[in-house]
Amino acid sequence: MRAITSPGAVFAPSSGSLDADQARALLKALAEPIRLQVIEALGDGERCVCELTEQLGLAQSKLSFHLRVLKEAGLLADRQSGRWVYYQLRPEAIEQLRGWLAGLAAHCTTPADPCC
Amino acid sequence: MRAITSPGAVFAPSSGSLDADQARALLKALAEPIRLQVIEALGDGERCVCELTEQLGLAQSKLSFHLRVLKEAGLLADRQSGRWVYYQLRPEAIEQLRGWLAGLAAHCTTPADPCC
DNA sequence: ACCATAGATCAACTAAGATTGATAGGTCTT
DNA sequence: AAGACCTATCAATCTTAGTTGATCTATGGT
Repeated sequence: MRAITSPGAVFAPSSGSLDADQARALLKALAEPIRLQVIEALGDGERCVCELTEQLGLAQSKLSFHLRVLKEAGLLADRQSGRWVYYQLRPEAIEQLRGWLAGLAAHCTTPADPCC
Repeated sequence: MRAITSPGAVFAPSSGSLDADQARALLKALAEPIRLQVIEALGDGERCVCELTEQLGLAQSKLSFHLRVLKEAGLLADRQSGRWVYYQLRPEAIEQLRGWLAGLAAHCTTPADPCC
């Protein structure tokens, strides 16, 4: 089967803020050169797998592997149309990550008490 | 010597937007459980290494390794005071990453042209 | 029903990154 | 100047993640 049952632990909370572990999963999925290329390509809009394969010059199984990682992290949505599968970036996921990052920077400049 | 010459390729552009590779370096540094714990702890404000060691229950060399990675990515600033070294999160780095993420989500929902 | 094509999955291999324990470099105290 | 202490670094090991080529599943065309 394909694209009917979701493969793994796709956790894609639709809104609300992330905990550190969810944030880490997103960060980890993003922090890889090929996946980042994919993400950038999808930044311009939805793409078919075959377009991505061609555009990025990647072996089919390699691209498929990375798409899966991104999808399982909740960063991508896919839809099937006939033989083809289209992937799209989920802006909610990006927005959640941005929100989590904003929380980090809020009080981080408080100086430390002199130590020990 | 220590904390006088910066050790590696610390690239910490003070403002302006990131390219994908700079963003990836930040993401990669963040996408690791221990480093994320460190970052979260530093979200509350500056900390001495010994405080972090204790608070997170980490072996000294392990923490030192991860602090270095975070610092070289430009995410942390350090200052030495006597025997102690204090680390602080650099909010500019977080802000730059947030800006880069915002760019991604801008046009990503444009549907694909039917493929092939 | 059969074939061609798109995409997913799997197992073996490779590479990159993290951990560990030991050692070295500074700084303070006495 | 000697000892104690904090932090950084290094080399060896271990672990995790990515690559590759082959195979499998689904869909559409004839």
